[in-house]
Amino acid sequence: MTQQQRIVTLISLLRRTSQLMVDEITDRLAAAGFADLPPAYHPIFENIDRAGTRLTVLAARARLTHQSMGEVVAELERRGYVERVPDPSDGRARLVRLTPSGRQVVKTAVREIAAIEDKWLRRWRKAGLKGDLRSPLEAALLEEET
Amino acid sequence: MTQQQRIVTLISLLRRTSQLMVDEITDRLAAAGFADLPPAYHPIFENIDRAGTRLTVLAARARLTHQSMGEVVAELERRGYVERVPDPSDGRARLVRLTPSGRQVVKTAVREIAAIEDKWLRRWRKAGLKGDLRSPLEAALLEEET
DNA sequence: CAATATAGGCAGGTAACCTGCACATGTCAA
DNA sequence: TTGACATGTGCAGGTTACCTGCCTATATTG
Repeated sequence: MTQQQRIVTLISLLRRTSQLMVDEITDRLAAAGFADLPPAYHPIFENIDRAGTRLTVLAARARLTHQSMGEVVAELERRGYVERVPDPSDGRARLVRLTPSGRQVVKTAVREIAAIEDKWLRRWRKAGLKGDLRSPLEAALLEEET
Repeated sequence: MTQQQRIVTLISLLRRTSQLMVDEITDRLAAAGFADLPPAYHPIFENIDRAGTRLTVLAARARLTHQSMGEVVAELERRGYVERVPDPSDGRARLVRLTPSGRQVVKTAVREIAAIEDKWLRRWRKAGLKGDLRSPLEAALLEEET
């Protein structure tokens, strides 16, 4: 098996990095006592408002269909992290809202995510990354959506 | 629906960016006449050697189980992009090798990927990214694997 | 008050992985 | 040279994270 030189694309580097970071969130949440929170549930905690958010809004923010988001919310409801209450302003709608235990998850996640991002940013800096990474990435994504 | 400020994590920026780039490869390959190449097939073209590569080696490079890689290879074989020949140096093994049409895919993919990466690099630079991105990412991943 | 739009749910399907197991071939120590 | 174990591959079946199609209930609007 000759070790032929293969192309390592920037795309695959980005993919592997983000995959590792996501896995790390899941691991750290499990270590903090939330072992039932696979990556599929992250979009909810990222996109929900304090006062509660409609399913369709959650779905749009997470770029999922409302059916998929419905499943995810149902799972989190079974696990006790969110609850669904009627939306007083619209009889068709219901608000998905964090329970106390859901708020605890978000609190933990915010802390652990900060730690993970710090770790990677230190590594990237040590290996020569200059300046900010967040704003270029954000601006480029915005441009894509136009 | 009050537009509450939510956290946009660096992790989600990386995820969305890499997802868009992967989709773009698939689209461009489809436009080039290879409409039957979903993202799941990319790891093969990225990891295969000219002289052919064993299934287990492909699987290890792509970080998949050999069973999963076996399925992917079987699909690509049905579509005529790879063939399996006995490995002369080991009777248990077979070499997965690109067919002429598979080599055409790789040629096209290399060109299109370069174009995609250029496009994003230009955007990132315009939005303030300094210097190289590839080597910090690569070095950080290497550190993770230790 | 019809016509249409919107919120959500139910049923069923698919892609891309996984684990468990079987089997053939190879290697190596006694 | 022969077990004992390792390695390469394949088959069967399962899981996760999505999807589309279709339905009902409620709201909005001409």
